[in-house]
Amino acid sequence: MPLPLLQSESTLAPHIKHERRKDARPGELLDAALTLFVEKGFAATRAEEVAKLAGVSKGTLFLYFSSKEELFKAVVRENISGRFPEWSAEFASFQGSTADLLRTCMSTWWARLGSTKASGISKLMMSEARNFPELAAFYQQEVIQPGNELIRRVLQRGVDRGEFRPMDMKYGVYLVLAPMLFLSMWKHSLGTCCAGDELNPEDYIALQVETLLNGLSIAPAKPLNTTH
Amino acid sequence: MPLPLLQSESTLAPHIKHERRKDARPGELLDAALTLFVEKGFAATRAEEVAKLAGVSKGTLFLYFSSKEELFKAVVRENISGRFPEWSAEFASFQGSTADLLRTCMSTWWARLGSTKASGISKLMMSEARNFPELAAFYQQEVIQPGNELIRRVLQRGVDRGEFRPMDMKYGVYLVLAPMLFLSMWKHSLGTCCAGDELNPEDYIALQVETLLNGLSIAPAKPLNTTH
Amino acid sequence: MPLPLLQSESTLAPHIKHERRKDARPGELLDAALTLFVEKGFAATRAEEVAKLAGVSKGTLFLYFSSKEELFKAVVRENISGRFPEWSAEFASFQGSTADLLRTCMSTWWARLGSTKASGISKLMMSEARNFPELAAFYQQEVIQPGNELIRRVLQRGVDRGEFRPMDMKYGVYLVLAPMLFLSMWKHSLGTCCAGDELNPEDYIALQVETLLNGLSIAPAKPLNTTH
Amino acid sequence: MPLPLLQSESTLAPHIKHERRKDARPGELLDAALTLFVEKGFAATRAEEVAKLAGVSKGTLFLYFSSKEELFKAVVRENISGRFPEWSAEFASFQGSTADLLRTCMSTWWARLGSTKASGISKLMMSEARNFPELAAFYQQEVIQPGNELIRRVLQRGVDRGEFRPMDMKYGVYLVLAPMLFLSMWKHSLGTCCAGDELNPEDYIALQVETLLNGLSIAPAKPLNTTH
DNA sequence: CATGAATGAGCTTTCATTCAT
DNA sequence: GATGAATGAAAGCTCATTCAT
Repeated sequence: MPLPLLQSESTLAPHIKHERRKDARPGELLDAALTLFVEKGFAATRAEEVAKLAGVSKGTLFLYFSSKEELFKAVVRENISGRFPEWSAEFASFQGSTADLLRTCMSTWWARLGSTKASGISKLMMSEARNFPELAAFYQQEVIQPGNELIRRVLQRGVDRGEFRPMDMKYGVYLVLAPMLFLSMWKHSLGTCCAGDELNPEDYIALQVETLLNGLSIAPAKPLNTTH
Repeated sequence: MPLPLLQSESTLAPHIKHERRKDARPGELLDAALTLFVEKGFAATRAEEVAKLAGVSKGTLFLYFSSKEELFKAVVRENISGRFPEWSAEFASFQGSTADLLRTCMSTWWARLGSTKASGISKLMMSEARNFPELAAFYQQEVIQPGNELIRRVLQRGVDRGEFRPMDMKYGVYLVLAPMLFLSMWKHSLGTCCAGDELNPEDYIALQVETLLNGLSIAPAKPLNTTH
Repeated sequence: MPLPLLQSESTLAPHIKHERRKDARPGELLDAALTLFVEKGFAATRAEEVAKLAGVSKGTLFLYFSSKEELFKAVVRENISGRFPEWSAEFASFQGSTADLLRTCMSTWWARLGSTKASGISKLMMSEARNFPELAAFYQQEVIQPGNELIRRVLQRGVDRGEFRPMDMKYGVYLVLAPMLFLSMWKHSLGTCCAGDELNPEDYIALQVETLLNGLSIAPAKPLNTTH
Repeated sequence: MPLPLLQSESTLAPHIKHERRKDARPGELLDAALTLFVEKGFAATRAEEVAKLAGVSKGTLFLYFSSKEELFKAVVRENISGRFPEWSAEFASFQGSTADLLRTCMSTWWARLGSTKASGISKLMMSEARNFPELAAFYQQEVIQPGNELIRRVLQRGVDRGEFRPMDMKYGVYLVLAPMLFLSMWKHSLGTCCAGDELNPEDYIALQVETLLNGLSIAPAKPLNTTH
């Protein structure tokens, strides 16, 4: 083992090189883990499979992550990312009607998240939250709260501009969230087994969003009858 | 702890060990299984734990259910699919407007399923379907298909009576299903960890159902603007 | 239920009736056990199956036999029977050539033992002897020794009458025994699985016995060549 | 206990626990398995015992053999079927009389198989075939058929060269097989318990083979009398 | 750093045996 | 005597984790 050039190393970036390798490996492992966790679930994914898909040996995985659970945590942390600011900006500068903004929201979500591997993370979190309360709290803070805030702002815009009827925002956000998250879950669970009845996501979203927009629109001419 | 009346004790309970209660056993085991499956998931629940919670030994469980999967199926039948006929009849004989029928649907669902332990089963299936394809197929056939059919009939009633706008029923059922299932999932996963932001189910359902009814109602006076 | 005639009962045999039941049960159990042990082997036969075939409950079996092993021992003891004296007499009074006596021996064995369930006992003993040394010793004494003696006498007759060549009787008996026992084993083990190549017992025995008789006959015209 | 030479010790055996001996493992496991299977039977031998006797843990056994049945198959291949080609070649190049070839066959069989632990495998199969049909099928294909073929060729050689009388080969092979297999069975079952009457295998084989050769030899001067 | 042989706790399921009735 | 519900010790196999190399 050659002596390292201590000076240059400590001068330029004492850890860049080593860190890169140290950081690259985990990245490959995290990718592999995300893929397999989403595909087969946490419990059914064997550590060895993850290692193999990442092109390393079983031992190496445990060199970077002290346990399968820690790997899971890292996968979630890695993938919740910072896309919210970008979307927030897009939505803030949107010029059209709020109905169109909401349509854009939903289709953008599908295009950029829902249809990708990353949508599996929601499913993963829903499935495992109870066994990883610490992670659940983390997810709540890093993903759910900012996500809810984003939706809240869109709905508020509609209300403020007289396009949408007023509503309790605490529950309003779920009008948007529930259909999307349900789709994510479905896609990654029962939707994979029950062939024959296949759900077309675009059609699903289209009906959900149009019904929602209709439902949010201010007073229809003739309200639905109530028997009582 | 009150002192036991020794005499009555020896009269009532001389059968401490080999307590012959064949008829009660399955019910006790199903209760225990439901509780633990919902709490910890299917795979993570050990057969022995179920037996212990039911107050019997491991072997006894297998005396009544030939495998853990059969136990699960029995739990599903007991708690969900067994009730469809009753609901179906209730809905069929409903006299009021379809809007009210849908309101009844949702609140009945919440009262009889959603608010009980049994709502954990949906979460369970979503979480584990992929690892237990046979269970998934069973659930699809025993719960999802009949459940969808029930909803489809309600919506069709509204359409047929000119109360709801026409729609593609394949996707229409998800307008009802998604909010309910999302609530089930949430309650049993992330909802358990993130105290503080507690969701009131009745309020959640109220907003969902009213928005949905509004969304389904025939042509509002002034449609939402579309920019394009 | 008619009142029994107490007097005659207590007079004739105070215990005959009760004993008969007590004795009949074990007999039915032993029959059932023999059948199943022969058919499926000792280990693979479940105590409950034996009880069921005997028409009693599981508990009853253990009322008469303290364990499955004891049941096995009883089965063997029950079935070794005392047929040897009868055969011994038949052979002693045989009038023809010893070759014919031997032919009779073998075909009689096949007709009365080999082709019946009882041949399974040899297989059972061979299979389990090592696990039941006590039983093996018993079998050795009650079955093997008398059986060998029977065969020995037949062969000795042939030698004494100048029909068979002289031989060491200790090993001679196996010339007769080996083909028969091999057939028993085969029939109850590999012979049951490997269809296609089915062995016809009569043909098998015919060739064995004729070859043996030829082999035992005194000096053939031209001895087989020996190279050395 | 002699004082260890500390130096050499630290040189030779620093690898006490995680001894990396991948190549040696299967052989050690096969040896242990053969020993225990023969001693206690297939079903009664626990995987853990085999591992223990081989000096490894339970898990390690399954690292090399995917199941207990596969382990058994490997034992059979290692000890029996793997040797047929060698024997086949030896027999094919044999130069002497077929009588001598048969004598060689039998004594070779005894020397290389019959007298070794491996002869227990035949007994094993006879005892357990019915409970493990898959193993039985494997054994039939891997051992019985090639073995029979080997014997058939030897006998056919004798017939073709005018040394042996013609016979139905289907049954002829059992003239050779039965004595050998009976000896194997005996040795590993009743033969282990009934001391006193000990069978000398060489003498047993000698009488069997000479009688057989005499029996197979072409027409003796004076055939055995038949009374009818 | 990386490897992969080795470990052993853990899981479902079976079944001989017990014992209250 | 007879029953059958209940038991719990096994046993085969898996897989996260360790650690000598």
